[in-house]
Amino acid sequence: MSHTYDHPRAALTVDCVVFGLDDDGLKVLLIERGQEPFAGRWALPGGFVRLDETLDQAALRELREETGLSRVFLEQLYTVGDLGRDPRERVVTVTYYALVRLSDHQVQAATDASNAAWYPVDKRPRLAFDHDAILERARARLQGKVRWQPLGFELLAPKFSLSQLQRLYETILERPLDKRNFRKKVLGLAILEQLDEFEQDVAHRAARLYRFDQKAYQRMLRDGFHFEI
Amino acid sequence: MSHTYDHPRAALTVDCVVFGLDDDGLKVLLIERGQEPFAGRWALPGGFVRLDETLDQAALRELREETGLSRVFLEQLYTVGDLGRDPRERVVTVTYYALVRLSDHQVQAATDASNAAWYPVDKRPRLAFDHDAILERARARLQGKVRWQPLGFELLAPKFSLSQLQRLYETILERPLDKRNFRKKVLGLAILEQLDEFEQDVAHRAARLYRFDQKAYQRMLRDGFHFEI
DNA sequence: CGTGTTAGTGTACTAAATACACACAACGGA
DNA sequence: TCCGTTGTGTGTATTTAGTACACTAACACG
Repeated sequence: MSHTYDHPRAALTVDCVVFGLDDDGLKVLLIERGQEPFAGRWALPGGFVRLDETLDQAALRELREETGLSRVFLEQLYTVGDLGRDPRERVVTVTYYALVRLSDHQVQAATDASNAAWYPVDKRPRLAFDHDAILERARARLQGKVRWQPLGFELLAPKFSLSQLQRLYETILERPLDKRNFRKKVLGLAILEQLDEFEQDVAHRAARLYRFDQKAYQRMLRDGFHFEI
Repeated sequence: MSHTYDHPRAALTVDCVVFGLDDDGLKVLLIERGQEPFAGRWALPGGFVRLDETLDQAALRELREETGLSRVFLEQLYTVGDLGRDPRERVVTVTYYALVRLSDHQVQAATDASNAAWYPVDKRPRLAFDHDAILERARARLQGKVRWQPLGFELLAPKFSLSQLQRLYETILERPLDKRNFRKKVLGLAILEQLDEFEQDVAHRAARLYRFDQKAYQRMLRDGFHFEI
């Protein structure tokens, strides 16, 4: 079946920068390309937008198909439409970034002809197309936004210690934070629920666990306070 | 001439939210539609992206064609691809927002079959398509960003008084600012060049004029300081 | 020369950010 | 069972930034 138009049309795709976090730092989910162009090179997961789905739906679908991920935090980033960014034809891509808990999602199986893997953001291979630039933009956005919105909790297990939370912020912001000041600030926001549970199987004093309190956060927003770390 | 593809393709457009400022407050530039759908209704300037131009170029070109504006501050906002937002077919639009000095650009002549006019943002007519939502998003972005980047200067004449600058921020942020604190802060940033010129033809003490010092601002960024109002 | 209108200026108070060090708990191995 | 190692948990003093607030100066106009 073919489709005909008066004017030539660009192809429309979505590409996703998926961040995950573990003890080694910030990871990004990449797909090994099976076909030309850039066969064998790693790239961001993504694909064509269908006419019966929104852009967000397309991004979620591609993530599911290519990486098995679902139920992720997903937000639109930027739309790239430079000439020649795809050697085949004019392709405009709407980019997204996503945050997932690596603890939930084991390194997922690959799809049909391609291979999926988590790479440390700083030790990744050179990516296909202009995906390195997209990734850097996503990282900048994450750094900027994590201080104003409690995005970081998307990267942690539901129950976490304050040290884990601090390490998360230090990893994303790429700078050390003072332990006492961090705890003072984050507890002062009153958006963490203190649990009567502690870490298990650690070779030192077990840290108390906390949980992000979504309701308290919504209440805080309603009351005009603002989150900032 | 016709163009044929294996898969159906969405049409790709750009739409621009153009802000301007005068004594009555924040204005937005609208186009009266000549054709269906929404003939006679007002809409954001915009149009189809050609295959031989980038998205930014398309936005600039449409602005020039429909409103006569050029040399404006322009930044990508968001891409909207909801189903049914255009009754004719699937249309994905990359939205931009732009800031222009109303003092420079007189109310510009219209293009071929349509009419262009500045409307107060709060007293505009209901817009065609989903353009009201796009405009609100642009306004939110402007409010958020103006505090961190010296965007506001794009809306003022090159030489301005501190009172004018303060009114600008009060208009965009929709809240009053304290005069002494505002002056202390903005002068403390050391990104304004004090001129030996004063307002002309005013029925009161003439205010000293200042100029935005782009070089000092770049220096400030390099030195790791940050702008904030 | 008086009135109206906006420009321009400083200080005291409050809140937030920062810098900083040590005792305690838990485990493992000698 | 004692010691070493590792990470948890806690408070205060200082500095910096934010906020609140009121009067005189300059100029135009009638």
